[in-house]
Amino acid sequence: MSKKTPQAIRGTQDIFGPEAEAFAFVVETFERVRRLYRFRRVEMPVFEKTEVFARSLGETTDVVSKEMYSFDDRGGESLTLRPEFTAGIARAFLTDGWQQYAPLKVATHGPLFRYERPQKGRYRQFHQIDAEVIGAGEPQADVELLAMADQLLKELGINDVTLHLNTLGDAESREAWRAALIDYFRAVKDQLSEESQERLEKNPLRILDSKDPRDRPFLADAPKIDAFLSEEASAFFAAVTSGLDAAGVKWVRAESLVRGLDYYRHTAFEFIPDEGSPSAAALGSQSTVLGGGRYDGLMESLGGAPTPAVGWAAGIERLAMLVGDRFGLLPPPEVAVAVENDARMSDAVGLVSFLRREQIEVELFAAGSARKRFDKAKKANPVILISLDVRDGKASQSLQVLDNAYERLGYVLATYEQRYPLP
RNA sequence: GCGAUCAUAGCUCAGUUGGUUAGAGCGCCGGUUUGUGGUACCGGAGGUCGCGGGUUCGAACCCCGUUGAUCGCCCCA
Repeated sequence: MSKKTPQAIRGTQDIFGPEAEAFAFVVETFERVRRLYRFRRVEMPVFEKTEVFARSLGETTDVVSKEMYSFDDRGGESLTLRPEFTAGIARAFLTDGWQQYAPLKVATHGPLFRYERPQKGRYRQFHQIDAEVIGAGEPQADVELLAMADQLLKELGINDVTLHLNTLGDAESREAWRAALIDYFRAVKDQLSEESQERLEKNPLRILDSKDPRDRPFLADAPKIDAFLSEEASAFFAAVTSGLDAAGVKWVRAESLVRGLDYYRHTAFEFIPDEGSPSAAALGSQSTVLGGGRYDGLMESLGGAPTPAVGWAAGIERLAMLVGDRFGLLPPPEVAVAVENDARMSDAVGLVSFLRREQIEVELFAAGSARKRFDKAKKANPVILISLDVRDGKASQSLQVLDNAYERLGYVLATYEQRYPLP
């Protein structure tokens, strides 16, 4: 490679081959499943005014200042490449009059951008599928959304992940719990890790999922959200869990599963690979496959009326890794046509065009050494292999059925021969 | 933002304590052979050893920097 060739941007990926096929499989399956649940498709801008994300994220300065791709456009306005779908969809809900469709179920997918250190399953331009229910405050919305996520994962063939579920309660519950956690950890502050001492000020809920051994002795006895839940919040969570049971969605309670941002209320969840499972091994430390929650407080931060909403997103790259080679290969062609003599090129082009119009997947082998085209065609492992050649001065062809299970092809080919008899 | 490991042909990798024209397998291209066929054999193209400096008579190998990848930490909307 010449040093004049520009390199790809750090953290971006050129997806090709099995990974690209697995990626497409994830997106196609998502499209199919979201129709089953009657989610409407939306397409969103890749960039927004910076305030769309900054205001929705609130005071989490690290995320806003260090991890967003922001720039000033020619008019001097600060714009940001979307780091998430939710804020943009919420903005559209308010500015485009989508309130009239509430409760609105929408689904989308596409690229997102975060300025982070790349790791396995973590890129600066990455891709997510996303589903949101806006304007629905009842627990049934959470249940339907989670059932869709569960079915999606199953239909992708991912069976070794489990729904980890928690509730953060309503605003009052959440605040009371947060205050109790701060009191509890402040009393033992000196014995906590440096990171957790800092988290105590910035993001105390996060201490609960600390991996540092110095913090772990204090985690078990930390105040639990359940003790602070209002009656309504308890009833809401109970309705979600019983709904999941009725829908046949397996779940486990994860009391330390939290969300850092203030706008989250009630349900919070992540689908996480089971310990020791193939999926866990495939993902490394980036373990969450799909995550989301209820964000009843978001619309107000964007200047809208209080609007309940719940949603989730999942990284397509990570799902594609779990799908792996099971669905990650472009299947062999139904028909391979080898042109062993260039005099037969027109016949071959006519044949493959006909077959493709009949919705048959065909690969044409007509380049390179004429004598090796047959070998290449055979290596493609088609159901049917056709070769066109010239023998003793006359056109000749052969047809091999390598997998005679496929009767439709025989029918289509017979039709072709009837219509355009080969010499 | 922090730490560790790594970077040699299109791919997977060798390359001995620093020592002449840097190798293999696969793939690719061409040819011979095989009387209808994923064969075997022969040949070929393709690398200033990520990039830039330094040490040395001499660097793929040692040192510094840089870029990127990988694995953790932090963060995770």
